[in-house]
Amino acid sequence: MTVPRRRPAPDQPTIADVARHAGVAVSTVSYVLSGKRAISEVTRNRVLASIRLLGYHPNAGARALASRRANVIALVLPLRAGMQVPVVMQFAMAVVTTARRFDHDVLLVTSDEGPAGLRRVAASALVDGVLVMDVELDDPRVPLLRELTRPSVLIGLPADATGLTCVDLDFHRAGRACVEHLAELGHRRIALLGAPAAVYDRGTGFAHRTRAGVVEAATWHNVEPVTLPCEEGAAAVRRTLADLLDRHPDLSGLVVQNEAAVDPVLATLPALGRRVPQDVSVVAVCPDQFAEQASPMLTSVPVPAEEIGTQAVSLLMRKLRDESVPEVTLLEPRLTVRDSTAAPTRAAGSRR
Amino acid sequence: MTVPRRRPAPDQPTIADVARHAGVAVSTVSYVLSGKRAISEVTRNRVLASIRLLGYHPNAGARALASRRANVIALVLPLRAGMQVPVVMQFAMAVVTTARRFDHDVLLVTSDEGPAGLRRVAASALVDGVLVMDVELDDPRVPLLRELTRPSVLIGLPADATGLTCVDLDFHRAGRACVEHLAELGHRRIALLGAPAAVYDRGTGFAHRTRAGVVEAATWHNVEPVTLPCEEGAAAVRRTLADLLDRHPDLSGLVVQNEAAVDPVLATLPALGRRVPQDVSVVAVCPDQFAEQASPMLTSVPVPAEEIGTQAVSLLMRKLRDESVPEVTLLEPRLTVRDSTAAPTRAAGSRR
DNA sequence: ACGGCGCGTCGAAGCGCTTCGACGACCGTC
DNA sequence: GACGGTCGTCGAAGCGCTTCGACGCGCCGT
Repeated sequence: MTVPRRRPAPDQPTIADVARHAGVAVSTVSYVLSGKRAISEVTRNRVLASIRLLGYHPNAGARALASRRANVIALVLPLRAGMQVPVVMQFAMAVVTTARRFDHDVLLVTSDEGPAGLRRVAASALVDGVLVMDVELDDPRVPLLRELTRPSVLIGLPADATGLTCVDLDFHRAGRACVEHLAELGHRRIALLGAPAAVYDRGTGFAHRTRAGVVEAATWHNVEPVTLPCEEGAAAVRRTLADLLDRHPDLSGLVVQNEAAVDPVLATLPALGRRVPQDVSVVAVCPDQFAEQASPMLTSVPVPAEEIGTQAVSLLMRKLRDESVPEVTLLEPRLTVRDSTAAPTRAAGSRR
Repeated sequence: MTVPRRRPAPDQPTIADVARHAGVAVSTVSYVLSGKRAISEVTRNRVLASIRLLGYHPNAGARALASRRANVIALVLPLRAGMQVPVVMQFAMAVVTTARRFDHDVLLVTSDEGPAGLRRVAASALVDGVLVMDVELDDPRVPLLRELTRPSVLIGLPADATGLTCVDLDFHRAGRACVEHLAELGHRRIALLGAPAAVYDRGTGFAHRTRAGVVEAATWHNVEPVTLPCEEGAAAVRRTLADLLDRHPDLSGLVVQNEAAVDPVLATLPALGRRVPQDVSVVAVCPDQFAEQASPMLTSVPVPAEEIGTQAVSLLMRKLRDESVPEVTLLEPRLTVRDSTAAPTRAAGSRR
C-alpha cells in the first residue's frame, strides 16, 4: 500500500506572487498574459521572467469565474451499438487537437447521459460550447440545443437544421458518387450493403442520406438499386451477402457502408465464387487506412473524420466569438479509385 | 447564415438568487447542496423547491475556486498507431460513466501533448486527478506523475511502479492461460501472433508481458513457443501467417493478441488449408464481442476494458479522498472456451 | 506655454461559491 | 435554575483572477 502522500502543499504560486516578484500590480500581470492592454516591452519581459521562474500557471477556476469563459468545450460522444468506432475515435482526436490550437480543452460527455448531461455542463458553465456527434434525424437533443445559452455545433444533420450549426460529410453525394462510379464502369445491378438495421431505425442521418444518394443515382443511370441493412460480424455479413447474391445473381456492383463489414465482404465474395473486381466490383464508404489495408485495396469514399472534427471546432470557436456561421456545412466526398472496381466482365454480366 | 443570436442574457440564477427566493442565507443553500452541515427538513425542502423553480445550477468555476476541487479528472488517451481502438473506446466510456457516478467529469487529453499537457491541466487546477492510459514500460510521463501535486492512476504497468498506482489486466497470466489451455488440449507446437512490431519496440507493457507469459507457460509444458509480431491489415496477416506455417508446418496452436488480426487470421487459415479448430486451434486476446462475432466463435481471454476503467476511476477517487491504495492492481484473466480450440487431430499433428 | 491625448500602469470591485466562527434556541443535567 | 451541548442558521472572509475607471507622464499641436 502506498500512502498517497500529497506533499506538504508547496501551493501553486498565484498571480499575486508573480506580481510581487516582478514588482508590478496584479492587473499588469493579467494584461501581460491576456494581451488586452498595451504593456511596455521591459515590463512584459520582467513579468514573463517571474512567471517562468516561479512556475506560475493561472488557476483555471478563478479565470473561468472572473472572465466567464471556461476555455473548455464539451464533446458529446455516442456509445451505442452499430457505431463506427475507429471513425469516432479519429474524430475525437481531431477535435481535441484542434481545440488545443484554440487554447481550449475538451470535456468528454457520453450521450447516455442524454439531454440532462448537456444541460448540466452548459448550465454550470463548465463549458463554453458544445459539440454533439452522432446526431439523429429527429434527435431529442436538438430542441435543447436550440434553447441552450451556449453555442453548439452538431456533427451530422438532423431533419431540421434551422437555428443550428451542422457539419458533416455530404453522404448523399457520397452515395451518388459510389453508384456513378460503378454505373460508369458499366455495372447494371448494384446493391448497397448498409449499416445495421438498428442504425436506420434510429433515424441516423448518414445512413439514410447515403441510401437516398445511392437510389437517386441508380435511378438516373437507369440501374436497379438494391439496398439492405447489414449487421456486424463475419457470420452476419456472410449470410446477408449469400442471400443477396442468391436473389440477384446478376449483381456486379456493391457499395458497402459498414466499416465492420468490409473485411468480411472481401473474404466472403471469393468463397461464394465471386472474384473482386472481376466478378463483383466493391466500393466502400470507410476510412482510407482501412481501404488501403484491405486486399484488394478498396475503391472508397473516406469519411473525413479529421476534417469534420477540425471544421466543427473552428465553427464553434467562431460562434464563441459571436461571429455568424452557416447553418449547414457539407463536406464534399472524394472517391478514390483503387483495385476493387473494374468494368464488368461478360461472364459476370451474363450470369443467369 | 445564422446570426448566432445569444439571447439577451437571461443570466443563470446564482446561489444568492436561490437564497433570497427561499428566504435563507447563502451559506444555508450551500449546506443544503453539500450536506456538510445539518439542515432542518423544512428548510431543506424550501431551498430545494427554490432551486428547482429557478432552475439553478451551481457555477462550476466558482465552486472550483472556493472549494479547490474542480470535480473533473483528466483522461490521457493515446492516439498512436497500433492501438486497439475499440478497447480504448470501451475503456474511455467506462471511465466517463464511472466518473459521473462519483459526480466528476472527464477532460480528454491526448498523449501527443505529452508531459506538458499533463502538467498544464494539473497545475492550472483544471482537474483534480489524472488517469493515464497506454503506459509504456519506460514511460517519460512517469517521473512527472510522481512529482505532480495531484493524484494519478495509470492503466498499464511501467517497469517501476514505485510510488504510483497502476491497474491492468494480468497479461502475463493471460498469456500463460492461453498456452496452458492449448497445451492441455495436447498441442505441442504453439505460436503467438503478437502486436505490431512498433508496439513491442515502444516497450508497451501488455505486449511484452503477454509474450513473457506465453513463453513461460510453454517452457513449463515443454512446448516449443514461437512468438512473432504481426502488423495490421489483412494482407500483412496473410503474409505473416503463411510464413509461420511454412517454417513450422506442425503448428497446431495459435495465440492471437492483435484484435485487428483476428478476422484475417480466421479467413487466412482455411485458405492455407488449415481448418479451425480441426487443424489449428486459435485462442485470442480480444474483446468478447469480437470473439463472439467471429466464426467459429473464438476461445478467448477478453481484455476487461470496462472493469479496468471502473477500477481505475475508483482508485483515483480514493486517492482524492486521501485514502491509501495498492500500488499495483492486476485483474485476473478469464479464459472463455468457445469453438476455435480443440484437441489436435492425428493428421494435423503428423503434418510433415 | 498650455490643454489635450495616448500610453502604461495601478487599485479596487467584483465573479459565485465554500467554509469558518458565531450565535440564538432549545434540550437535558446536577 | 444555572450550565454545557447540540442543532440550525447566519454573516463574512476569502478563493485567484479579470476588468474597469483613474491617473501620471511625456509628447503633440497651436
